[in-house]
Amino acid sequence: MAKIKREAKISPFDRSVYALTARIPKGKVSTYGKIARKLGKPGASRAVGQALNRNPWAPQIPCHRVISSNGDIGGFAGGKKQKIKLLKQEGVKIGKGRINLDRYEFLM
DNA sequence: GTGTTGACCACAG
DNA sequence: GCTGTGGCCAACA
Repeated sequence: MAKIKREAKISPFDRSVYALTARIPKGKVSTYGKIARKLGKPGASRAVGQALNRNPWAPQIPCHRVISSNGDIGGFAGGKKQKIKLLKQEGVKIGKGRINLDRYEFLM
């Protein structure tokens, strides 16, 4: 049972996204746009989302800690429901399918 | 190399 | 507050 070897197939951009995503501490969240900005590409929010969607390290990368800029859940490869559940587990309260960015946004 | 797709973002009505 | 439109970026067929 080989560990994940897909790493070799991952593009540099995707890897950067995973790297930043992995830095998000528990109980905090970040947004696609913010991550894109950290990468030096303020307009790559979409690409960031795609990278997470195709992330080869699904359970390993806290992709559920990444949400939309407006506080919406965004999406999740398994259902937003699951994502919300996970966030709640980490102590993030969700109100009406929305997350309070003022409270949980993680400033890198 | 071109066109399509996507877990987005900002703005206008 | 919601919907529609345009724009940006990267991966994939």
